[in-house]
Amino acid sequence: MAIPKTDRAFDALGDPTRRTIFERLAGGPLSVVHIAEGLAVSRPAVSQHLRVLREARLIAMTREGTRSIYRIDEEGIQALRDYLDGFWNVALNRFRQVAEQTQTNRGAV
Amino acid sequence: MAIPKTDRAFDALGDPTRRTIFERLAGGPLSVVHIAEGLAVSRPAVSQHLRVLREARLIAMTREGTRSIYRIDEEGIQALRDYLDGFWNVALNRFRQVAEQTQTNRGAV
DNA sequence: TTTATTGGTAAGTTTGTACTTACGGTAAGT
DNA sequence: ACTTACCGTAAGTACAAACTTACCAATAAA
Repeated sequence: MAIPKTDRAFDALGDPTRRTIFERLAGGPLSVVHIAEGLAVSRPAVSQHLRVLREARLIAMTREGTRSIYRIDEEGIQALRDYLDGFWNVALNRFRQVAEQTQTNRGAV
Repeated sequence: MAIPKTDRAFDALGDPTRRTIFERLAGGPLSVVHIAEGLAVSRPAVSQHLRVLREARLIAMTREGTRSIYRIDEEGIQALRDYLDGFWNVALNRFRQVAEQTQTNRGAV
């Protein structure tokens, strides 16, 4: 039930190449050829990764002539961040609550 | 270069089944059979997932007799959280800085 | 208009990984 | 001692997804 709409973000960042791309865009907007430069994979592969990252709302794209400029998706990341903050808090709070009761109630349920 | 040691966490949470397991443990410590209960996959599969989550420092394990009790890894999660907070901040700050210069310097380098 | 850049899509291959069954080892009941 | 419950590992399979090459559309430059 938890982490409902952020699933795609985790899927997206689960791939090393996509993480690299994402980190690179964190340094500023780049065109596709610039992103692909220095990466071990072909440019079409990069395009496919960019699509996944975009669908996860981690990056955004605007066209400028023939170029596609990709950049960090400020809103999407903020949303993800907010959600995770809430999730961590809930998880850690429950953890501490349960930690106190652990003496009596073992092995759960 | 970024997200250096948290790579495993993203890989781990990139799998839906592992996300489900993780979310379940956020509700309190559970033994392996309890974790596997209600999941669509076999118990050995769960064991394998637990290993990945453990190596990513997202969960921790303690033995109690024959049972392995898994729980949220408080420290690991806190570390991940701290790192991500830093990363998001840097990324979004750079984003805003670059957004202002975008008028002059196009398409990047 | 022709010629280059740029980059997205299609089709097919390959590789990684999530899964299964089978097994073994350990601790707790009886 | 025997049986049962718990859980990790091994080996093999199957499927998802990351990659390739080939192709095409669109804009910019000549």
